[in-house]
Amino acid sequence: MPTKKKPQVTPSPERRRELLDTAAEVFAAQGYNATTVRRIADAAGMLAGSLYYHFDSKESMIDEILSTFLTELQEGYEAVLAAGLGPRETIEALVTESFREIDRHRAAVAIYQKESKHLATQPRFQYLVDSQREFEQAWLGTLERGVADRTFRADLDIRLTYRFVRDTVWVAASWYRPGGQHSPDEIARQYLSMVLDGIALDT
Amino acid sequence: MPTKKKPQVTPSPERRRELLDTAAEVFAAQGYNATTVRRIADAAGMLAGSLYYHFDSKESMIDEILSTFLTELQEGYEAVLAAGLGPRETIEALVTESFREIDRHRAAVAIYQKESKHLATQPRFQYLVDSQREFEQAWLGTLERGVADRTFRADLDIRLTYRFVRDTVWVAASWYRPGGQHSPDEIARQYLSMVLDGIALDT
Amino acid sequence: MPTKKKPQVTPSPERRRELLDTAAEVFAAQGYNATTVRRIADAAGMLAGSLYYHFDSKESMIDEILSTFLTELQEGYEAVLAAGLGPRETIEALVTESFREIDRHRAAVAIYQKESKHLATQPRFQYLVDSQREFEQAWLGTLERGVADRTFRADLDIRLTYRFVRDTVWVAASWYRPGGQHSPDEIARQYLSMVLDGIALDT
Amino acid sequence: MPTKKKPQVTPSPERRRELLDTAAEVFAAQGYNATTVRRIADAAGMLAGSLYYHFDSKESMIDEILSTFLTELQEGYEAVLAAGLGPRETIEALVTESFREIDRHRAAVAIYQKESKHLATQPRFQYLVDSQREFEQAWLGTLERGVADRTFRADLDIRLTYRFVRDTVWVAASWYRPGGQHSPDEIARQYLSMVLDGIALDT
DNA sequence: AATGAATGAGCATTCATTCAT
DNA sequence: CATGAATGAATGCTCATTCAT
Repeated sequence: MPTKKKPQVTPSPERRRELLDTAAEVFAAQGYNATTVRRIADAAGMLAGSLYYHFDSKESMIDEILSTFLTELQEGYEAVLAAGLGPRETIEALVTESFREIDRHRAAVAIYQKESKHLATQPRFQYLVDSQREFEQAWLGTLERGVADRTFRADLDIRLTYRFVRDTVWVAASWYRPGGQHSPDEIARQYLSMVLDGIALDT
Repeated sequence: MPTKKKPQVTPSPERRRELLDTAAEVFAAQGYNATTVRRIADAAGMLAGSLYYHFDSKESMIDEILSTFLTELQEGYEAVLAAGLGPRETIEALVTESFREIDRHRAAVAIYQKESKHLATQPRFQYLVDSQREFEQAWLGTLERGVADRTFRADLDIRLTYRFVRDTVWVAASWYRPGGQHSPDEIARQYLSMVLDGIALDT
Repeated sequence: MPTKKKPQVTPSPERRRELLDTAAEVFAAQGYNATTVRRIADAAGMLAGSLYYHFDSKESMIDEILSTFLTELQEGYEAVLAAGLGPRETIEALVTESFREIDRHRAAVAIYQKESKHLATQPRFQYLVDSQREFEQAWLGTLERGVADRTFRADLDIRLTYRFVRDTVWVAASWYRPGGQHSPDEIARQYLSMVLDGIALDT
Repeated sequence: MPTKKKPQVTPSPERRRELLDTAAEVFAAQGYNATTVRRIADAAGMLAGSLYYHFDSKESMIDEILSTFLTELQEGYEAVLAAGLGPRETIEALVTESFREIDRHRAAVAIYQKESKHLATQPRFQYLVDSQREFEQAWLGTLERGVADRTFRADLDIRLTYRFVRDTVWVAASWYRPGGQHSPDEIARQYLSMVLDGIALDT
């Protein structure tokens, strides 16, 4: 839980970030609809109306939270794809990057998981649909490449595999706590080991 | 499971079921908080107030939806565990049972995924916490047995593995559509193949 | 899937009328912007939220008040113009009709006077602009006919005359009280006498 | 005219005037209640809070706008009445003076027309009631003198006549634009011609 | 069983106003 | 003089819920 401080003078861009972090935390814990603006304001140590000095609306808060996160994620994925790795290494890098993103933006990821489907119907959040499509291409393309070069098994439904990998990664945001006993990289390593080689012992 | 004071005992249990199915569909599509009682009533072809002849409250609707589903799921899991199968076969049976449950109660599962964490804080929904614990024991116990008898790998964090497997299964409720191209058993088979043997091609 | 029938909310038109009359009175007395929805509800003997069972919004209230009034006025004017009277008799009939309208819809006319300019900028109230134009044509056309056939003086700016006649009639809604010492027809008679023949004694 | 407690005594009375003119323009265009302090500040090129260095409150702005205008109008009317003219010439002078006032203080007059009735209920704006009464006396007295000396017709209700003349003049502020095709004096001439001699052609 | 109408608490948002800098 | 940031009260509106019919 974020620091509660009394009415105080803080420089603007950081204050905005601070408030968004607070809001994200509450959105993630309570759900967007169930979160009242008063609750966010309470957590930020101000009155509900005061939030409107910084933001247009509750909606614009979640908008900024999600778009900031997605922009960063997109950059991360692009960097991975641009590295020219083989299919297995690309999957490894995408998974690792995703867990790092969860580590950095746990709240935003949780919000994304819970609310994006429902938000994506609104024109304002069209970018959710767009980035969804981009990510799908990144994962699916890599899997296909891997099937083609016999890195991955050919007998599995590739869309099913994609959903399996995607969801399991992101759903981790719902239980992950930064600073826990496993680092993001360690979680990624174990997850990859499981997904790539299975949990059954080779006999 | 709670009972209060109202007519609650509707002469026709089929009507009640019908209304709950309608409500579950809307809750799953829109989210519990974002769903208005009026919307459920619309979908059921009646006025908002009329729902209160059948149910105490909106909360009692989701309560009944979730508890009915969980009771059935519990029975299914217990039957599997009582069968005295080996660890690998138990995991296979649990996963298959879960996908069948998703097939039958898609809406309830989706609601459970999205809302249970947030509902579990209320005393009325204590049973969510309880069953969560039971399920965890079922999975964890089976995995531990499997590690002990060298069915499963010993080098993975077992709690992490449990979470991955659990999430992989349930998150499917968010995209699964009954009557689609894959039957629940077929999806289970592919999931198990991935989880047990991995997606990488053995070399 | 349950049967979907329209529950058809049949709002009692009399209650609706009653509430609109109440609202119109308050709007006229206080001004639209200065009137709170709570105040209308008070005057109607109910709570603010209850008004929304009958109306979509505060805006839809003033909308219905104004459009109802304008529809009736339009019909009145059309009947006058369809009667095929000479210019002087047409002006007399238009003025008389106007004062009768003020008698019947005092509040609506007062609201129209005070708020229409400002409301007309919104697309929803485009009809205010449209009817304004129609009325202008009715008055201006009649005046022009009268100038042409030497019923009216030719040395006056006809637009100025139009505004003079129009405004003076409608502004009467701000002081007119139904059931006062002058009937609408009597006021019309005196007003016409003044406008047509002037207040100066012929010498 | 009221004075309160604040800095209120701005070093530069010109800046104060400027700001009041800006405010008057916005009040006239948007209506007092619908005008936000922020909008005035925008138009003046400053932030909302900054206006409070110059003025106690939004109310004190409209107060100063109206009282300044009314003081000037009162002086104008008094000068006319002190000139010892006959009834017809007095009416002519009053009308002409009024249109000149509209030319100089269009915004203030428009505000006065739209808001004075509603403001007059507050003790702070008692002077609106007072001046209303004074103006009424000026017009009514002149009309009565004119009826007595057979300048004006005796068969018209004199209060009705007063209201018509008064409204005819002031309502012009709602459409008048300084620098338009008619000078204030020309408009006054035409208005007087209509009011005194009527628009009907003598036969 | 269902309707029509209302309640009342709560919500997001607006806005005049304050004040330290 | 003006700004940036906040306050606090009020506003239009929503919605779960009640209840007489």
